[in-house]
Amino acid sequence: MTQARPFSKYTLEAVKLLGKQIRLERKQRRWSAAELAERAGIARATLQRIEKGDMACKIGLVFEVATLVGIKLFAAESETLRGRIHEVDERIALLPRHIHPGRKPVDDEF
Amino acid sequence: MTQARPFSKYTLEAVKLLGKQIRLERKQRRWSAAELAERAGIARATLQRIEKGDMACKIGLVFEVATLVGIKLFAAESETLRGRIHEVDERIALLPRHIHPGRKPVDDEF
DNA sequence: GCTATGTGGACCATATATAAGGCATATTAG
DNA sequence: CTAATATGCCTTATATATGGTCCACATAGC
Repeated sequence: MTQARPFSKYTLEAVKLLGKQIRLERKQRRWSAAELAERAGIARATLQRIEKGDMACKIGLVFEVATLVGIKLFAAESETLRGRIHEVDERIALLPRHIHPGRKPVDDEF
Repeated sequence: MTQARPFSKYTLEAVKLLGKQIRLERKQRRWSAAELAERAGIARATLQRIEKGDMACKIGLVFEVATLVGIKLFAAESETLRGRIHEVDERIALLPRHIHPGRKPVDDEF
């Protein structure tokens, strides 16, 4: 039976949008589903689920297919994301390694 | 044995970057891994793999966690992605429903 | 019209992600 | 220093995604 995990609306829409974008880009390149699936090294059935926005698809497969049809994740970035990765790493390094249930009044609300 | 599926460098970096961004945002909010995992309804071990950039994690879980820590997928969009989805749907509708191995010289480069 | 192929969906077998729990170590707060 | 908790990593059982194969139907091109 399907456990029906709850997803936020935004998450659902994000996955669905990515799937639709993939489908659009594929058709614009005049690639059949079988064609793209082969290039990605996945089954056609899997590609169908990806384009449909299936929440249970592996992120690696989805991103790989997206990359194959020319979709730049992270808003039209450069060819490499190394810079961004390093940048985030440095910011993480500035924060405490362990988070304790501090009395800190949680300065969440920015 | 691990089949070692080949991923493009960009895809690998994209997943890794997303994971690191999640970790950064979590720490900035002073949430422990257990805390965020509970909010997301997943196991702590799973969150660790997500933050590590594991290609095999389900995209729904990754996006949900990202949303929980305030990361806007698709480049700081509005609260809803419905507009974008509809937009893509309309563009798909303009293309042929079936792609045949046409002689069309692939007018890809728009 | 006809024919090739694309598409969507079903099914099954197998690989594997996930949850749950435990353990050792690191690290923060006191 | 000590106590308390976070983190990283491991193991096991279970749920489930994936690949592979069918099929019926749709559709583009002739």
